[in-house]
Amino acid sequence: MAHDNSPVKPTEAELTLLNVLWKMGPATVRQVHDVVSSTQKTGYTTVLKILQIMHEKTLVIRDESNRAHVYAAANSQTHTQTSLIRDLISKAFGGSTSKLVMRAIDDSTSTQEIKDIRQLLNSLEK
Amino acid sequence: MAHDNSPVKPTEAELTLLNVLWKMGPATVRQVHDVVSSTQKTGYTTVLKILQIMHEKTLVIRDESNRAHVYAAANSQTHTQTSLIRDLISKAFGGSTSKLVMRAIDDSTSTQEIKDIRQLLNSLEK
DNA sequence: GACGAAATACGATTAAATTCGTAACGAGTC
DNA sequence: GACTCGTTACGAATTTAATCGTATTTCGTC
Repeated sequence: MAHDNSPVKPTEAELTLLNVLWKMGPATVRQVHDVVSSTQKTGYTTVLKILQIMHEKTLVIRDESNRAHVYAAANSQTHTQTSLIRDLISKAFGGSTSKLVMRAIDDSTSTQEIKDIRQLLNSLEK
Repeated sequence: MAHDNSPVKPTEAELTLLNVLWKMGPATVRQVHDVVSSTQKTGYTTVLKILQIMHEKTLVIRDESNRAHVYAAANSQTHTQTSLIRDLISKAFGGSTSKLVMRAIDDSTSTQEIKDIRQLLNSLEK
């Protein structure tokens, strides 16, 4: 609930790699590439380059003590998600969180999702 | 709640102009420019060019019957918001709407927002 | 029908994101 | 210490977004 400023705004390709790092924890370029290449056809050096750029932007940190550098997300998934949501709210929802929530709920089609959201709200009532 | 496919994904600059069109209704380039230039320093021809590109992408429609063309958003604000949310959910929330809603609520700091969301949920309970 | 103001059309420039080929490098093996 | 394989570094090409200057067009007015 705290409100710290997030200079974080990964691009789409960067977000793809961050998702891998959040899931796997610290990983080498090869490990990251193995995961993403199972879904997309992306070259090894492409993944390498993007990770290097992310390192310059400090979106990731890296351990260079071994020959194969080990990369890790610099910010938590939660932090990044919050920053992305804020961005969307300010640009497409006139700054209104409740409008975004309403739209998300309106659109949610899965009964499981609806159940989860309801439960979420119940716990909020306390 | 319906699930129609949305090929719509305006860029940031495009979204800025769409926000103006949704608010004002159909408008000329000059009218749009007058509004956006009160906030940002954007050249007239920049607004014109972006609207022309949006027209090619059919993000806007235009009436060319007068000398000054009249532009209007091709899709509703609701439709576009839904498409943007879906995009974010799939790219940053593993496809889970409830995770996004949870994150949005967690981050909402304004008591008014919280009140609005609670009311939203109450009406959902019926 | 020429003039001028205001509009559109066009094309060039810049910046960022994405991709990947090739070079250089390092560490273990023979 | 040379070879080789896997790694990083570097740089170039491509694409998309964004910006705006200049050329062209259009229409009302005289």
